[in-house]
Amino acid sequence: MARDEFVAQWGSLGTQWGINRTMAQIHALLMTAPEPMCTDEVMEKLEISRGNAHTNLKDLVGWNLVRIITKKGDRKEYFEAEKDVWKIFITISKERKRREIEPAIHLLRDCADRTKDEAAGPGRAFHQQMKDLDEFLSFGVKVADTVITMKHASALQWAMRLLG
Amino acid sequence: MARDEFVAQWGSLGTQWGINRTMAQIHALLMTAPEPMCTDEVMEKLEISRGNAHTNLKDLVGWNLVRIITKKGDRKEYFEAEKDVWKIFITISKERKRREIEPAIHLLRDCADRTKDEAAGPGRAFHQQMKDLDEFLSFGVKVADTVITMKHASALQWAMRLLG
DNA sequence: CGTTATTTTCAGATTTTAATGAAATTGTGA
DNA sequence: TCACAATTTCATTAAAATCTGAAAATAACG
Repeated sequence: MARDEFVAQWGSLGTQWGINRTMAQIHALLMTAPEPMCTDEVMEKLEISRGNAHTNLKDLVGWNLVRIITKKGDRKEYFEAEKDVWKIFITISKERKRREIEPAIHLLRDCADRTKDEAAGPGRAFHQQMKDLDEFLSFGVKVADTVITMKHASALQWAMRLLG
Repeated sequence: MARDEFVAQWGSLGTQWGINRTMAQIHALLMTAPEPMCTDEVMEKLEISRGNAHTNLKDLVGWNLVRIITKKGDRKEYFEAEKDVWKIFITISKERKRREIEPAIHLLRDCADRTKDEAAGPGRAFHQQMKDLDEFLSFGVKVADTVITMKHASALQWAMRLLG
């Protein structure tokens, strides 16, 4: 079945992305699930332990890629992935900005600050390199923040203008 | 010293990016080195083995983030990192496209193809999801390809228009 | 309350990834 | 061709990440 293939392969691709295999597989599974799934269904489908399923489901919720659904008269939690591609993109961009880019900017600023008095000598070039990297990433964040708040159609229109 | 701090911390950040710590550290070291460095200098500075230094230096060369310099009358290889931020960005974008995005697109197309006859039933939504993801990533690649071939100034101008 | 379904945690086991160091290979100059 | 410097490989070891399974905690229901 194509869906099983997708789930398995998306998991492998995930590892190359620096995401753990199970988390990527669960994401793929939920993204292609017609209905929200509960922990036991995920466990069974992927043949993984409860602890593993639980941890990764909650991590996905932490990434805002998956939300918890409750059905009345049923005390289990069900999990549903965001399926809208633009929303997925926005979510991942926000999270990566927060987890990966902002800490880097802080480091760069700190290192630039610490060397700002070294007008001459080897520290000069280092200071400038830190500033250049900071400036670039900060500008990138600004662009990302703008795109993140755009509607899909507006972003598309903007990008289309670039493509000519 | 600020540079040592930068090298160490860039290494830690690297792991969150899915890059191995040593590779990120070597990259940070070379990016802030006033002169190209040889394997022994890298080994000594980071206190790592020859094999480790060698492997990661060559991986960085494979990423096109570092190039090999030879000095006449000296048979050692020296390593120099690209320092221009825009060029680093272009290089990383190209490599990530090739290593991470394109394989994903192939998977999505394959899965879409295999289910294109399922006009009704549960396969319908799956097929559409694969197509949506493919379309989005493919469009992203087009945009990236355009940006990648731009001069820094042009890209800046384009982005500035977005920011208003 | 007590019972039961469900979620959460976490110590230990397993798997994966990365690093070491020494041996093998390559290449240069005398 | 030989000696030597440097690079490369790779079996082994070490470290980090991930997974399991069962126990503990939580919370819904009568």
